[in-house]
Amino acid sequence: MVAEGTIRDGVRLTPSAERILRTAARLFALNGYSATSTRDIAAAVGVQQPALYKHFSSKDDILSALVKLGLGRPVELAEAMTRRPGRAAAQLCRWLAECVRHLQGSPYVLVSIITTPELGQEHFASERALLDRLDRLVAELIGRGQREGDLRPMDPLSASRLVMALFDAMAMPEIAVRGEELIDFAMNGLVEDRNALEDIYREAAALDLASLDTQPG
Amino acid sequence: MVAEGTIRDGVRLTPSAERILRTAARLFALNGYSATSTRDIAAAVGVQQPALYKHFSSKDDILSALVKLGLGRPVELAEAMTRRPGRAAAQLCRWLAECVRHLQGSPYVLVSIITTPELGQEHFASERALLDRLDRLVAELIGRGQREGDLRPMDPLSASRLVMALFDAMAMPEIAVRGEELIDFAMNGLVEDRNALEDIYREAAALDLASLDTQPG
DNA sequence: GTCTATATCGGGATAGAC
DNA sequence: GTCTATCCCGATATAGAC
Repeated sequence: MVAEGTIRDGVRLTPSAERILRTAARLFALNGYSATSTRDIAAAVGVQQPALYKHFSSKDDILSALVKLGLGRPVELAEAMTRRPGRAAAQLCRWLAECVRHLQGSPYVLVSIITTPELGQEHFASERALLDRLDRLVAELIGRGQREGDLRPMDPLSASRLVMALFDAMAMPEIAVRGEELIDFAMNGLVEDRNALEDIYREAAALDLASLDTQPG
Repeated sequence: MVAEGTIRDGVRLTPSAERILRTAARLFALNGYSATSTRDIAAAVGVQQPALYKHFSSKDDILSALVKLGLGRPVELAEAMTRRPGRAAAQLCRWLAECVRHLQGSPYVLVSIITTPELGQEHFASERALLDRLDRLVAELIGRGQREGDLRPMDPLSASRLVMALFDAMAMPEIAVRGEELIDFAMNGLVEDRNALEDIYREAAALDLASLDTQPG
């Protein structure tokens, strides 16, 4: 019974590490990664700057952990959706809804991690790979939705990029966009026949995610 | 006949300043503002770092100029559209098309300026104000389009944010999204009756922008 | 595992010669 | 208006006491 540490998106975290990540995520989203100093993070957490290094080996390590935590569940969900038989448009819709929920509920802001340009540097290759994987999974869902006749024909990868870009609107300053509006906007932008939307939403809501919620891996 | 300097978006620039801005924009978009050093910029331009300070008073000044140049024309266009009588949906559509053109043709990347988090700092208040103005103008167009029955009901400011967020997809690494796809996605996401889209596109294309191209102000 | 103190480095900006 | 040399500061990271 080692009571320390929760498991979140498959990563074990001590409560202190969790507080640091939560704080760092907020600051990164607000001011950008490079513009946020480790002193800023420490001050917001309420400790001295060197204390961070007992939990993370470097500043980059904090961002790395943040990306894994922010993208872990969305990738996992997208993978489950692509593997599953069924209507791709509904699966995409449900994936969107789950991402929005994840975004709103999680302290680890997926948003403005997607567009953190510092991730382009060489040593973040594995983090970028995760993002690319998500991109491809979503593109795959969209492509299948097109072949099934539910979604408009367009380059699936472009469509995936456009959908992902929308998440940023939820991070913008002041009042953010509501999740429902984001989903509606995205689905209306993608769907071939708008009259089918009601069915797609219904099917999406009916999808069973129970097997995922047991947190495998 | 003082032949030096071109006028661009209402800002006079020497050729050297123009090269610096072009280079800085690329680097900022690629690596982020804070992560790009003035030495990086100078090296890419092919001069020594202090040479930059003959053209700009600070690094922040470079970003500031970039924002003004990147947003100047989009704001100008949006203002012209909101002032003009006529179908708002078509005006929005034309504005989108012009922004995409501006984005593709201009070295001053509007993209990833919109989401540069460093602009949140206090001393960039006037630059942020420009962004807010654009946001409100687009929201105004969308609101009018809704009242005219062309666009789906939803919070106009949220809609504006979602549309603006799409521009980021054009900046993402590797192959970017084509402008046409972006416009289609946005308009499909906004429009009430998709059958009206053809008309809206036609009207948008027919809009006369001649009075603007004389570069007033 | 947190603290204080500090090493080390890189970035923004200025001085002054040419 | 570009160069070299340099100042100064802030940022990451480490050392070592408690």
